Amino acid sequence: MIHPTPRVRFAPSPTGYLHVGGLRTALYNYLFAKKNNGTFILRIEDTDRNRYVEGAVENLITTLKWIGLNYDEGPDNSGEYSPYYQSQRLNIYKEYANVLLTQKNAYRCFCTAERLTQLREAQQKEKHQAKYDKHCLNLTQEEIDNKLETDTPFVVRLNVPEKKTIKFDDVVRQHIEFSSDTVDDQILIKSDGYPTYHLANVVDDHLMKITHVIRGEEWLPSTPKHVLLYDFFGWERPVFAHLPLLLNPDKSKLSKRQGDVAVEDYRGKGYLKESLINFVALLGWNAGDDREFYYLNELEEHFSLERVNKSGAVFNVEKLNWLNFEHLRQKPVSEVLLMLKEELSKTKFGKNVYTDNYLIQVIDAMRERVSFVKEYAEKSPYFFEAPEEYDTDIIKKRWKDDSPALLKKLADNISEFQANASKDDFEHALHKTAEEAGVGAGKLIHPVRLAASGMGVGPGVYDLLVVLGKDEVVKRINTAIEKIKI
RNA sequence: GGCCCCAUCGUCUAGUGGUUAGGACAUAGCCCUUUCACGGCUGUAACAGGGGUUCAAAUCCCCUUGGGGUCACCA
Repeated sequence: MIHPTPRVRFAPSPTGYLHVGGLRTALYNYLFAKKNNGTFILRIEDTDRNRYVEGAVENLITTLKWIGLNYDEGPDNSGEYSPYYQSQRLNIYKEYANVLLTQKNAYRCFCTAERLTQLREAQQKEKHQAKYDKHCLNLTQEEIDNKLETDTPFVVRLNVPEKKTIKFDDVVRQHIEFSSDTVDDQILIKSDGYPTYHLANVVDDHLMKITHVIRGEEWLPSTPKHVLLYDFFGWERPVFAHLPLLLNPDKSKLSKRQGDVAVEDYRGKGYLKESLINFVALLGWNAGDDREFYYLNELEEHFSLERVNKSGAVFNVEKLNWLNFEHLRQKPVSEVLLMLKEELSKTKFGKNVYTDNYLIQVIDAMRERVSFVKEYAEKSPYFFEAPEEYDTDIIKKRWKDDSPALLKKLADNISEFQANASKDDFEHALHKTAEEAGVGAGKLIHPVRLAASGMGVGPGVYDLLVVLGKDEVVKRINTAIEKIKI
């Protein structure tokens, strides 16, 4: 047994931001750890110097923390197995590469880029898989020594045995077999001395006592290489679980070209962390029932690797939007209030001052009508500023010749109110006005909505009026009577 | 192209030999509401195809087809 309790890791390459596919992988690792009293580890796979991005790690950590996936061990909290940056573990990899070299399970390759390219092109012409021809495996010790003495650049390659069947088990896909003849002599140490992913991840997973490797399906074809390494070192293999891919609408692997893929993009658009987590959790996993609404702590309770699906899942923004709506409406007003204030400060209404009490009324009125906090300002700007103009279609439809006169009477009646008039007061006033004029309530309801909001849609008209308040309503009615011409 | 993985409504999925194939999002209609939403009800909509195994296959096996991933001194 590698470790008595599960130890899992999320091991991203710091390329700049957290990809939603990465989020799903991180989440499943996290959930598996939580469910099984295990340890969740963040390890930074930064062995490619060419892809170094300034601030990428910080950004990754910020996003992970924002969304609530806290790790037990990682770069910024000294764990037992530190360092958690692969770039800081270079001599460890070198040491283990030497073990393989001594065993003859790896060998130095001095081939030039040109030779490799030629080889590859020739193989492609034959319609075969590009594969190294083990040319340098046949170098004599003398030849090798000469090359080393003259500082000829070299890489270290995995010596994949011929005609062997490489077998391994996967929690998601059960049993998988590869013929070793289809496995390339993978480079383990690059000529710059840095390891490739394949060596580094195996060595680190072993050293960090990782019990379960939970990662994306794109790693499946290279897993035989990893399995070979475990076997060569004589190490116990972790349990593998290859997760189905997250897909674009056209079913290809989720990519930047077809929409947003960075978690921070979604955050920026106003998606709640709760809905992001909930949504992504359900892309490839379900508890076996009809439940679709979960909080993170509930997922921790219900998650199991065994119920992860095999096939890829399209990232369907429509459903994400629905979940955002559901999560937003579950939030206590106090929390929505905070978010609304934050949001308003970013709009043209930011300079205005609204009391908490007022904003709470706005929230109550709009609750069932918004999926995003920013929609409070977008869908009901009239709560934050009097309308500048009036929807022309609604004017055409609802503003009649008698509207100004009727509204004037309504405004007169409303003027009689106490300052703290209730919703019922507005309703009574409207019906009374209609009755006295001998018209239906609709002759007043629609024009007064238009006058007060400039729009034809919104909360119930009495909710709208009571939130705005007596004085403001009267003022807006008078303005509308002046401004609206048919 | 080689290798590997996958296959239930448009999408996410339930289903583990016997179901009128269920739910959710989306979509259409109706109800509620003199608005819009919410809510409620209803509808359209799926087992890729072909062979087996079996009294019985969405469920098990094989083939075909389709889709995807991967074949770097990237991860």
